[in-house]
Amino acid sequence: MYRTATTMKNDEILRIEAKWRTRWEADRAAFVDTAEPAGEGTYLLVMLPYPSGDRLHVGHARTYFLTDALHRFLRQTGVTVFCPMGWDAFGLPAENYAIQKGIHPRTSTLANIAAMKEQFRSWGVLYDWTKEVTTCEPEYYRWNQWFFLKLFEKGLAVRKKAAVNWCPSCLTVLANEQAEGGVCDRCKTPVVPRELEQWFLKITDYAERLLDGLDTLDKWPEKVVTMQRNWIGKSTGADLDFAIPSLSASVRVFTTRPDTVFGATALILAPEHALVPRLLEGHPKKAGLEAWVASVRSQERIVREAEGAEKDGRDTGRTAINPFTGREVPVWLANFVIAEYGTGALMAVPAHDTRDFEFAKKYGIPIVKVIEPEREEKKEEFLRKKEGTGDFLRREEGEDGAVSECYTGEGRLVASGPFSEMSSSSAREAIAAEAGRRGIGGPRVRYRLRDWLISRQRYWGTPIPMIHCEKDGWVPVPEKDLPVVLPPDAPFTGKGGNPLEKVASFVNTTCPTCRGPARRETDTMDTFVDSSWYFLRYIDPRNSRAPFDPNLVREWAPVDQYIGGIEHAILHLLYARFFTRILKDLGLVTFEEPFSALFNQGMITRLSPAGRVEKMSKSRGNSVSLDQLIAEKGADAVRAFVLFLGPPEKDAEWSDEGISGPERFLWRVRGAVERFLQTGADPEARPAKADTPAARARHIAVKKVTEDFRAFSFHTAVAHLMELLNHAASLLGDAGADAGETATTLRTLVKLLHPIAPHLSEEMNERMGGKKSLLVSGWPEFDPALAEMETASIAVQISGKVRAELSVRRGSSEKEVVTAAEGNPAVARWLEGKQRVKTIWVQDRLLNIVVK
RNA sequence: GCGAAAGUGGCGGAAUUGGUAGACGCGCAAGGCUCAGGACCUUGUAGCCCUUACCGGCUGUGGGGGUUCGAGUCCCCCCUUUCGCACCA
Repeated sequence: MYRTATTMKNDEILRIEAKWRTRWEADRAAFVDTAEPAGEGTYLLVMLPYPSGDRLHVGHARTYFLTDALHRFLRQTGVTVFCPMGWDAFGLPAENYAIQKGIHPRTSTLANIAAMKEQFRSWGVLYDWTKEVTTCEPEYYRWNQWFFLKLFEKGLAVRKKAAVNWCPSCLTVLANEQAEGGVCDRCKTPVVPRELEQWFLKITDYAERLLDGLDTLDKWPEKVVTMQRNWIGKSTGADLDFAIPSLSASVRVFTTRPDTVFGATALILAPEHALVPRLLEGHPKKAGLEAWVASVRSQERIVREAEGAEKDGRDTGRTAINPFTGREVPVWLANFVIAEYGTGALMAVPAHDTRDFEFAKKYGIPIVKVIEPEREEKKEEFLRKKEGTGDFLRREEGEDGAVSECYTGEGRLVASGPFSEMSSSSAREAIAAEAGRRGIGGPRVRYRLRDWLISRQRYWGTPIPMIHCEKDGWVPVPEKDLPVVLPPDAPFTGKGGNPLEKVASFVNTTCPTCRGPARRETDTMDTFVDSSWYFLRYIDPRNSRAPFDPNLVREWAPVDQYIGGIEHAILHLLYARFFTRILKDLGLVTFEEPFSALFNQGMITRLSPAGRVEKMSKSRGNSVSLDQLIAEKGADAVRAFVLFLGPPEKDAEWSDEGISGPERFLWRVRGAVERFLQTGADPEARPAKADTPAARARHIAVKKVTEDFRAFSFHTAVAHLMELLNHAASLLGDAGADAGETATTLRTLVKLLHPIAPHLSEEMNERMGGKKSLLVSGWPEFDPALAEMETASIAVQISGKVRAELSVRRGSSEKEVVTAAEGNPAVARWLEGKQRVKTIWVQDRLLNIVVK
């Protein structure tokens, strides 16, 4: 059958790519592996991928193409680069797959890894596979267990009872970070609260250090830093105790506004508060109240925290004493009070807090004004503006015609006993200090961040190395007994909880302390533990005596450039920062911040069947098969197109037709080289003259492409490569052109192209007489003087309007250009009969003659 | 509601110490080569107007105002979109 030009072209491209893939594998030393740590170099890292059974599609490719382009560029410029790859191999999908299909998680995971590795191979991405890490292997996870023991020793791994997020679909608990917005991070099922005893890592002890470190991350996206800062959520204020005489007890509240305490007209507790059962004791409607408490407590978080959720409360009938006014205030329970924040109780100041105001209006709680804006005009201003200052004023007219106001700004205290007339800020300090003196609280800093819940009621994860003994309680597994190996067989029924519980040989053990019978912990660790330190294991992956050799780690870490998606802004990146601090405290590393620079690439989007432009994903039905595209057009074209799509930090919409541009470009590069070779000229020839327009175009291209790569501006790098090809093509079409210039332009083009299209560039390099891989052939240098046009194109404006362009020698003086401009008919026309007011001259760029 | 980023041809996007807006590519159009072409090559392509043609003119970077010889870029107000946070006391 007769072959079309298209299939011939594709066959040739695919032949070239296959050839180079083979070459790379045959000679890893020259093309792939990086040097051993040598004290200098760049540690380039991609976020650890999870080997799911699904093939990676176009939507996933950007991170890897981007990293590889950067990797190759740096290697070409002579930098030693460490760029490893491994697998986040534990995870829920593998276990669910086992339940559905009866295939063991380990079997499917290892098969997925092999498949994914093969995909990477077909993309031409370079990784140092000699440093591969697989987190589900005992050689790796034993160190998770080792770290856990160290944390336990230091009191940073604790077992405590708490209301936790339970995902009814995954049948496991989730860390707060994984239940953001009240839905499960993985399956989006609304989580429900559950009171359970679980293992936590005390990340809250590190809140201040995690916050401080954010200030040093100047090479992180501002957005991620802000998100982490909000997540840690530091607030400065005071703790205050409200006594409840009828119970001979007191309730501690936290407030950021102790200056408003004289306006606190109610004490409101979360339904989860420990004192609630005692408060309800003896209440005439106890049963009804208890039912209400139970219903609020079992509500899905997504419902309870929903926007505009109705404030719902109940009066306990008890009273507390405002410690500053000495007056009785009612004790309420309300759904909006969060048990885990602060003390799970708050003082309501309706006159100066919009939320309390709303609650007070609904339930008739008194509103007592204790802060007066500094000036009346200011108050009116707030009323008008209502925003922009952070202060706020709300004015409402009640049914009885009485006007009530809520002012949340700063001001001067009134009706506040000895504190009256003080400013908000000094009163805050004075009242907090007074509380401290009286032993009823005092100044206090609190964080929104909560401890990291790491227990998971699942099989496929790192066993938590703890043993429970009736006599000795929770006893850590002795270090010498590590790893606690996950038993190979477990019943994956999908019913009745964690399969590990049913493995008697695993569960039944002896207590390390008393040698009596004991039970092993069957919960496994959150997989984010695995990814919290993997970047250090890459450096020393086969160490069997320690998680890593601190000396080797000192050579490479911290990671110089980390690349990954924004979805890990607060999960993985916060945990990894926390772990690094622990490792520092253990004396294993010398730094606190694991990732010096972070880059978040944007998602690839595409129109989905639902008619919206959405993130490309298999489940949305808008994914494009990378395997198929590569089999058809070759990896280089796909790489070039994905990088050409747009600024890598922004989302980019996939277009099915768009790939033809980069595809044509690469084919034209090959065409230009072949055409040149057919002329019989020496491909290694040098230009006869240095200072020619062609040489200048070449130097400009080198300059721009180099700067683009350094700035992660891959899309403009491709554009500038296209321009350089157009120059080469016109040299080829010009019979009078210097063959040395043409050859040099082509060789330069091929070198610059390598980070984008490694296969084709290596082939073209070889065709042009290159003896070594482009990875070690050096990066073209440019002469800054030559990288400027010889002639300057001057825009001549008359009163700010461009009337002519003059091509003059670079460095021409104002006088020369003015004379030239006057001689230009297009300019002269506008000058005729006008009076010159002034002249603006920008060297080599512009001349503006202002007339009237 | 709060915070951040963004808004440029039919499309993706270039260009911001203020200095020739639309690089590069897609799409489209015309021509060439072809039995043919979803291949390849060449040329054109912001809009409007004038002109036989050449030359030329006006408008134009979400809207309105301002600073400046000159604004996509700086300042003020407004609109829209996306993202993040959101009863955190």
